[in-house]
Amino acid sequence: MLMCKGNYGESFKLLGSSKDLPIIMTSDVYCLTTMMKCIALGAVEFLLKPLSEDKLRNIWQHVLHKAFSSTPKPEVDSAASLMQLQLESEDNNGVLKDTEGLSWIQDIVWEQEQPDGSVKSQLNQGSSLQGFWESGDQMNCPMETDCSDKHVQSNFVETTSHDLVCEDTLQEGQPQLSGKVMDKEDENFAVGLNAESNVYQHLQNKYGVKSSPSAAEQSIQGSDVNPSASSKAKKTKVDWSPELHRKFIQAVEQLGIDRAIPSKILELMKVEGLTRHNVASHLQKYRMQKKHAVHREENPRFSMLTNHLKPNMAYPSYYPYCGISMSTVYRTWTQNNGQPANVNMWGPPDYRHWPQPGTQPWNSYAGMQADAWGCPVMLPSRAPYFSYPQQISSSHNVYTANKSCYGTPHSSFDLQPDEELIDKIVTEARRKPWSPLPLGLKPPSAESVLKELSKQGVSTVPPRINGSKPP
DNA sequence: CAACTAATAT
DNA sequence: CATATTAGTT
Repeated sequence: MLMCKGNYGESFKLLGSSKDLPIIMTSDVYCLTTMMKCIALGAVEFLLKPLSEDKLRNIWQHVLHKAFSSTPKPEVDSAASLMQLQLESEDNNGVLKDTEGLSWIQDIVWEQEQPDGSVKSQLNQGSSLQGFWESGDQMNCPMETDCSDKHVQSNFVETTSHDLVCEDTLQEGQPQLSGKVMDKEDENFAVGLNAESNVYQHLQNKYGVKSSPSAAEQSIQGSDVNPSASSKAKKTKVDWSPELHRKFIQAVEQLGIDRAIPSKILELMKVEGLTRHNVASHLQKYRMQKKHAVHREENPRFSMLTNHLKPNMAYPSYYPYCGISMSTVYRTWTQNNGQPANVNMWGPPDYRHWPQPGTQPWNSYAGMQADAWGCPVMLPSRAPYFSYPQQISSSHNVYTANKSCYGTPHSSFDLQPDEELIDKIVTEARRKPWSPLPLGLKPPSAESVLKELSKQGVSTVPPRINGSKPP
């Protein structure tokens, strides 16, 4: 997740440009119009500060839900079409009145029209680090492919109505949002994916001679693919790409943690050019990390802020974040006086892509696995498509309850939540990723808006354009 | 000799 | 910094 302080304009751009991400907006000031904009543009939540435990929990739920959902939010589309519609009607001389109910649409359109190519998320960044091992470890996850294709899984945008200064966070974003994933080509090619530079250079240098450059090394980096390398395999290190690591993990798991020894692993990996030493080295690191991870697990105190700050190769990540890292969120939280949330709304979680019971490979690893991985072992017994009121803060339902709520949050942090609490909440969310999201507010449906429009004399509805960009 | 660990080198 | 290499041990 990404938290961003910025003006609404920028935030909206972000919203509009990152439809794959669940975005949560927060504000310390309630403003229906703004809220509606956010929603229309795809925010999954709009939270008023300060943050409360429940809101925090809610946020994490969104993260997890998003992690398991790969379909774009339909709401966004509908919002987009509304914008479209609005555009057209504006041409006809702004038929719409600037009423609370609809004015926001215009704003949305306006925002949308801004060329915003510049708005990119930088989330990817962290992912390369944090998400690295995690995604690699996902090999057992049925959704792996899906996920790896989505580096960014969630977004958290904070807006402060005070200063409308957009801080760099979003802007200097690094490129590619959903960025290039590794082409999953030939497996052998995996090793050399990242490079023609550092793929597999042999130690030849040192030992002077390496009798046959052996197809080995070359194939690692795809001799066929990379001629330059094939020539004089001069690669030095194995690039443990996620793909390669995946194979590694796969082998390890296949063998069993105790049987996983370099030679066997090497065997199972079936990666030409890879040496036992390479594997051993990697294994060593793997074990170390795992060990540490276990320790952290035992000492929850450290688990949170540290556990996710580093790539964790040993500890299978719980979810296919593949990019977004929890640490990102944490940093966000910790560096901003955790200002949290209040109103939340909407968003039927999409469980369609959730692993089905019995279909996940990791099911075969029994409870321990399932638990360790944090993957749901069963689906919610109740229809997931229904929204449930948030357990604690039913009063937060601003939209439906008409301002009955953004008053005083019940339990809110004056300061930032402490690690333990965060830890607890995240753990909870991890353990029960299938729990329904607290819902309440829903964006106006296309129907309702159309209805409203027709009331005002707008009857023609432009055909929906799949997408959101106005011509 | 394979495997492991820790330390150190690149 | 991630890997590789080396050294010492089992």
